[in-house]
Amino acid sequence: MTNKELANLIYPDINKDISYYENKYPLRKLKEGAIVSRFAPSPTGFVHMGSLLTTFIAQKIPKDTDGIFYIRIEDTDQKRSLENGIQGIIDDLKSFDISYDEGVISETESKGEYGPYIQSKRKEIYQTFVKYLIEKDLAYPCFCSEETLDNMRKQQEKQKDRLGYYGKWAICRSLSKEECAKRIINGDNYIIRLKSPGNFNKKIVVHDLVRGSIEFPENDLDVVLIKNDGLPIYHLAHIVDDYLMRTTHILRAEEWLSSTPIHLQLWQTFDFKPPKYAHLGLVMKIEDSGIRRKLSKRKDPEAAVSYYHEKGYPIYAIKQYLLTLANSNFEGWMDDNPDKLIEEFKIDFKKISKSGSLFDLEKIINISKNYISKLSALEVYNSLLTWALKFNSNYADLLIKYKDYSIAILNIEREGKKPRKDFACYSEIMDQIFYMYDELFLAEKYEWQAITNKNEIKNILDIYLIKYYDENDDKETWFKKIKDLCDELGYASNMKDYKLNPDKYKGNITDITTVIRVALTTKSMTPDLYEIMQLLKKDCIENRVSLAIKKSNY
RNA sequence: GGCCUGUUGGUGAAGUGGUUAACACACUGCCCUUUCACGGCAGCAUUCACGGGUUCAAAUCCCGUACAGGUCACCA
Repeated sequence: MTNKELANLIYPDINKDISYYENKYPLRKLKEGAIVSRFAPSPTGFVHMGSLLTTFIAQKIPKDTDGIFYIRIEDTDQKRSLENGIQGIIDDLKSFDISYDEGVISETESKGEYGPYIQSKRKEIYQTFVKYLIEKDLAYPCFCSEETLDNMRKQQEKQKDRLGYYGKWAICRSLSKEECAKRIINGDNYIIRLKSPGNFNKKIVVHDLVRGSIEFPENDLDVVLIKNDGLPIYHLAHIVDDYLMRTTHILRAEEWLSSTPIHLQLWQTFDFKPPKYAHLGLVMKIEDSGIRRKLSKRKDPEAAVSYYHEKGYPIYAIKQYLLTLANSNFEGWMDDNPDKLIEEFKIDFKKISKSGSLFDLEKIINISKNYISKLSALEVYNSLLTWALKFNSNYADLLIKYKDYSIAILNIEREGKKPRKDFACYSEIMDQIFYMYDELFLAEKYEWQAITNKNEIKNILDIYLIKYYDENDDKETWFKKIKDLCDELGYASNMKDYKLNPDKYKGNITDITTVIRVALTTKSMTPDLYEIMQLLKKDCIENRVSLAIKKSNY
């Protein structure tokens, strides 16, 4: 029996050949140096921050070079696939503003000429490639059961031998074609394995764009190519898809580094020119116990891309953070080019960190605060409203009802040289300015500070309102009057005087402004009091003062 | 266990034979100040995981050790 006959027995329905597909998916007509890369997730329903980092780089580099970036769904494992898992991924990418030229655009649709972009729909293509391998005696059917494999592994462990299906352990490798045919006709379960030409004692060099040249032993594992269900294993799918989709650069996580010798061997076996590889360090998380581990989808809420969307972190800020992780010189570039958009920054493979970086929420918060602080009040309003419309309709209603008022609130100490930096994400803004809305204001939990005596508080507020407060005052006059109030009540209106002779006074101006501040907002820490009072207006101020006097806890 | 990768302050890191070991975040103190935030200033690694070696000179080169991570599936 010939190899060809065996191949035909295994895949009787496959009658196209590799060149058919090569013609169908011709080399891309792109300009010199253009990079084609991709994001190839399993349809698990959501994107992990680590994948987002890789994806972000993978989509940025084609952009920088007028290349192509596409999305391919790797769903050859049913266990990993989730219903509507594709949509979740598309939504996550969309929420982070990651665009692509080709690939899936919904559960059922895709765009681009190099598809299908879902692996389960490419079964025939993989089988065509494997059929070729069988014909060339570079692949063979393996009938080993899971149990046989288990026992083999145990044996190997016992003998301290290398684990895996290779050399003398590769039992089915030496089965005769006739024997194989007999068992196939008999209906035995089987898979297809690579007949690895490698020698473990020989070396192969992997040229990695971020790690440089790494020496590995040649692969001699007869890895599985096609599973019992007829679908390929990652290794085969990767070569077939990235060859046919004409990918030039494979960006993936470090966990793939070890299997790159297998991939290189496969490229060679097919006699295809391999793409360039870049393996990125894993994104890590440090536990309270001090143990470092991979940021985990299951354990860490912040691992999911959707977390940032729900919290309302600005996309642009997250992108900035990803860039700081991606390229160490990014922050320096930002400082040198404060007016440039981050889109103009070019990623440099050589500057990509080799070691896995620790995921730092604090840093994201900082970047985010800086970013939001530079926005105009209207921009903040719009983003906040967009967020609220999706995640908090109560807030959205208020923002719409009091649009101009809300913008004015957001404009407090903004749009100047030294803007406040107190908002890290949109979900926390309303919680910080709730007291500006009567609908949200609660006359409870007053944060009185130095002065807690009810009579004194009442006294201060009464006199202030009756004698000094005038809503038409400008800031200077307003402040002057507070000082007058201090003088009248025996509080130091000047901090320097107070520090020199604290005993001469009942307290100082801080105590007075704090009483007014807390009465109006319940909070001891707020932005500029004058601006708050300007917005709150007279009726509200009088109302809140009487509330504070009546209902508060002392 | 085999193979591979990594290890610079709390964190992200710059640095590839001669630097006061950048910078950013966090933290601490001070100043400014009607609170907070902002801003300004200062402090924070006697030392680059450890042990050897090469060299006039090493975080930077070599060897070994330790630690961490990855991988060795009919998962990706």
